[in-house]
Amino acid sequence: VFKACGGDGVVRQSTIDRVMTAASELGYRPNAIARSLTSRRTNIVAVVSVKSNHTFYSSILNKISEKLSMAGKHILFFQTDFEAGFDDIFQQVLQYKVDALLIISAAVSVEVTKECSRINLPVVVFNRQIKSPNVFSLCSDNREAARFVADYLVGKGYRTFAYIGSAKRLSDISTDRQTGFVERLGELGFHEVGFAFGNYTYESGCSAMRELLDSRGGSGGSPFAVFASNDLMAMGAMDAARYEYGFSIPRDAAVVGFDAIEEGAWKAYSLTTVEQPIDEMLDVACTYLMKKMDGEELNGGAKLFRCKIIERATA
Amino acid sequence: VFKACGGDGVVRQSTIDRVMTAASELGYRPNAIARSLTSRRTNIVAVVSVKSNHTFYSSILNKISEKLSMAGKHILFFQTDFEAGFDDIFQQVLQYKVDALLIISAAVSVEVTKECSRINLPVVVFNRQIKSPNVFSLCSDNREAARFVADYLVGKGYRTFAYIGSAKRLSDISTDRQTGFVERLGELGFHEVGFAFGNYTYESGCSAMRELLDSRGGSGGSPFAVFASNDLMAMGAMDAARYEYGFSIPRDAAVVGFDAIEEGAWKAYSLTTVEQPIDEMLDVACTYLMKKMDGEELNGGAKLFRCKIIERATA
DNA sequence: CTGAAAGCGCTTACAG
DNA sequence: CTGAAAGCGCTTACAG
Repeated sequence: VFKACGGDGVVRQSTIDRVMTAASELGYRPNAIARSLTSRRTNIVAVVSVKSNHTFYSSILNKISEKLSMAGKHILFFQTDFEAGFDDIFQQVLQYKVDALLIISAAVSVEVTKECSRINLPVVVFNRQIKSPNVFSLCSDNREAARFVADYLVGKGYRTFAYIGSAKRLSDISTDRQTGFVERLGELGFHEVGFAFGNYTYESGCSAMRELLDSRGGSGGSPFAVFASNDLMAMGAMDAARYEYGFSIPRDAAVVGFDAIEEGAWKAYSLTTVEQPIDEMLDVACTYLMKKMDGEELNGGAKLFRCKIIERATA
Repeated sequence: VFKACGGDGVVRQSTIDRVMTAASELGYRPNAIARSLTSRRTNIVAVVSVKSNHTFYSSILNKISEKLSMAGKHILFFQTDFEAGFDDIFQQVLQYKVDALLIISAAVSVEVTKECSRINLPVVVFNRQIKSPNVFSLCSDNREAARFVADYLVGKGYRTFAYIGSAKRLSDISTDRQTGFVERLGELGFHEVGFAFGNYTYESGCSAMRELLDSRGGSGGSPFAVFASNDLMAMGAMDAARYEYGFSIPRDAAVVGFDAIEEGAWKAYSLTTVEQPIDEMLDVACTYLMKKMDGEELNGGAKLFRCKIIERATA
């Protein structure tokens, strides 16, 4: 309504001011909803995150929120279960004609990706590898990172290994980490790896460690090294070992986690872990989304990021 | 467009089906944005949260998201700094003509609350006490809870006390807890309380504890009891005491936190803490919002909730 | 009961 | 350059 009146217009500045004042006194605000109807942009991006209390996710959401709001975009926030994946809420999301879609860690079906590309909706999937050409997915190179961990632990002199992952097909991420770890250990001549599985929580890390320790039958033998597919389980594993089995870490067992969440740096843990380049990944993700929303033609595909080991005191 | 055609209409079911199929094949979805323009409801509620990685907040957001989506409401998500408060983003929020406003822990000015009531926008403020009659605020009875803590610690035999709060006027919450704690200790005959302040992070809890311990001048004297205004600082305090000063807890010092976040239950901490009835508070908050959105006339005001001490192993 | 028109609050394309 | 009209995709109130 009020266009940016050029200074040399017919309307005096004082008049403009009076109108503006009146408008704001009456509480007038442009209706973004109505605007979007004609402009065909809502300036809203749907952010869909997996349901979790894990600080890993909340810090990602924080950062995304910051970046998007800098760019004048707003977030319509959805949550989904690990198992349900994204497809369930897809219909709801579509009704709001969001400008873009940012999916965190949730599974997306092929049909959905196709539909998105048909209606020309930019989609980014964060922390999960999607093969579709229609979406841009960013993920750490989990397999490579797990290989690093294998090298690291072997280099430290450990000779017995175990892996704590997530329950069957809860995510490909754990599978990739497992594959890389086992694969590299095999190359280095270690073919026996213990396994236990949880669901990414601290508690499940405790149980997994108990399983591992109980099945070893006595604490005899060389100290062994446990690689957990996230920090929360790693910390649970540490605590079970320390407080239930009297282990000293890293003397009796080494533990390495994944994610580099803040809690891992706490003095009670000093957890050696793998850090994903989250900030860089988010930068790339948001930049892609912005450009795509501005109409640039960009290809989808999957981009992998290299992780690095944060060496602290548990190995 | 497609009204719920009564079975006895003129249109045959097969025809309806054909139309529906065609519609979905063409990818038709009702445009919620356009609908809201005439229906005067967006089914969107703005959720504004204070910027923080604290699990306390992410678990609240999770629960709110669940409750609101059950009710068919969607979340437009905003973040704000502790210092900035809500007023900055208020204008943005208004543009989207949300049906309601749910503010988590952020400060809200009187002008804003007035404006909200003028435009008849339901507002709930969570975890902060607002005196305005125009908004409904829910908050734990922090002062009372802190009094409980004082009683509890004195009952356990402690005779020296300290309080770790948040830096000046970061929040009234810490002030209330401090007041209650000091007040009750005074009533019980203990007039000397040590103080240190942080900003609700683990790190700041460490520093606060160092300050406290250094100013005591040697570890001589009776074990003392520290009450921290949140769990994160409590855990930082514990770790500083244990790992830097060689304290054993609770032998040399007791620590009590606030919030009952998951991390406090970890075996490395077993933190005695104060639990707020979050679920109940969220229930009340959401119920209020729903009713208000349905046009019910409800008064605002502040409601306080009673907290309870979760007794674990640090006192 | 049905169907066409008016209107929600904006923007854009077009006529003056 | 300015101002009025048409249109975004719906819903609601109204005329037939």
